[in-house]
Amino acid sequence: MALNDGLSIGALATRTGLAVSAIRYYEAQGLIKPWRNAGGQRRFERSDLRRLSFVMIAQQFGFTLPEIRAELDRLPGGRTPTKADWARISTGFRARLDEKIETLTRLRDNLDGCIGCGCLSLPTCALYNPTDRAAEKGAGPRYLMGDRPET
Amino acid sequence: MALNDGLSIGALATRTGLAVSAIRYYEAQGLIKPWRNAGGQRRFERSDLRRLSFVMIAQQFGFTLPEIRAELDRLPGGRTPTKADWARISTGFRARLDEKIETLTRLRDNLDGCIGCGCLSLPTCALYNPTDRAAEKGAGPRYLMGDRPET
DNA sequence: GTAATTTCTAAACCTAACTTTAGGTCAAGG
DNA sequence: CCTTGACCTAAAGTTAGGTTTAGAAATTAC
Repeated sequence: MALNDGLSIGALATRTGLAVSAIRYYEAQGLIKPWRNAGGQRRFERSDLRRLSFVMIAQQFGFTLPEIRAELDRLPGGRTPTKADWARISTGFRARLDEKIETLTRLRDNLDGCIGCGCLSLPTCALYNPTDRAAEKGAGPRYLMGDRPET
Repeated sequence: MALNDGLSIGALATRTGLAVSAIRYYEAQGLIKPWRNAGGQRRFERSDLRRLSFVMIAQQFGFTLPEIRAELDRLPGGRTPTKADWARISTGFRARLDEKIETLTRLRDNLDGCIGCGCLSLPTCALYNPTDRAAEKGAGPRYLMGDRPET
């Protein structure tokens, strides 16, 4: 095996802890773009290790794969990303995280005065305030709370 | 219509903003237990409005339906829950929320020093610390990060 | 009393993020 | 050379949390 043949999907899986099937799925979603060797097998660059790590961390933070892809697409195309590139990505990312935390905290602070009181079933309750609704929607349910189609 | 016939599923839907189908689904998941009238239609108590509100709020906080059900099961069985009952539920709930917020905050604080540095791809990175892994798993993926079957 | 709403059930469909399966190919070791 | 393990693709299955559909029965409204 030559020096710069790249990593096999199995090697990447072992190093990241991801399942091989998950890595293939991420490729299908456009999160990584391996090349193929003569036999048609995927070969990855070492910088893909970092891409996948970023994906895993971002998922812990509750971001969806399309959102993560959007962040990754901001990395330079032609060359291997530098630390500075990653730091740039990290910044916008951190801002979105701050929002999430703030929303959760605000909701929590409302909770004490709300669940014990009589307002819980009212549409006027602070917890139903439209500005609070962006929180933690996650995957699955489509028409939750303020998120219905309407028109 | 008599005075205490209970609420129809449509009335409950209008008052909570939930879809009728969602309310039926919640019944199937054991979150509410309506009785049936002579014609076989569901009838709800007014306290079910509060139960459903609790469900909606808990979902915003990122709890799953089984988790929410577990909380609701702690309400008294024979009688209509009082404010004190709800306040009790709220307490354990708040503790779990505090954990979530703390985890997210800790992760965020690690992010700055981590994404820009060389550790991102290492299993020793603070973001991969097992104590941090409980955060934000959400629905869907089963074997994410520390969550694989192993044995 | 009849038409228009609601409601009923059961089953199929939906998205996200993967895994599993089936059937075949590639690569490395002895 | 041949076997074993890693890899390939395409398609179907899985979970959570619902929605949609279809056909029938109950209520309500006029």
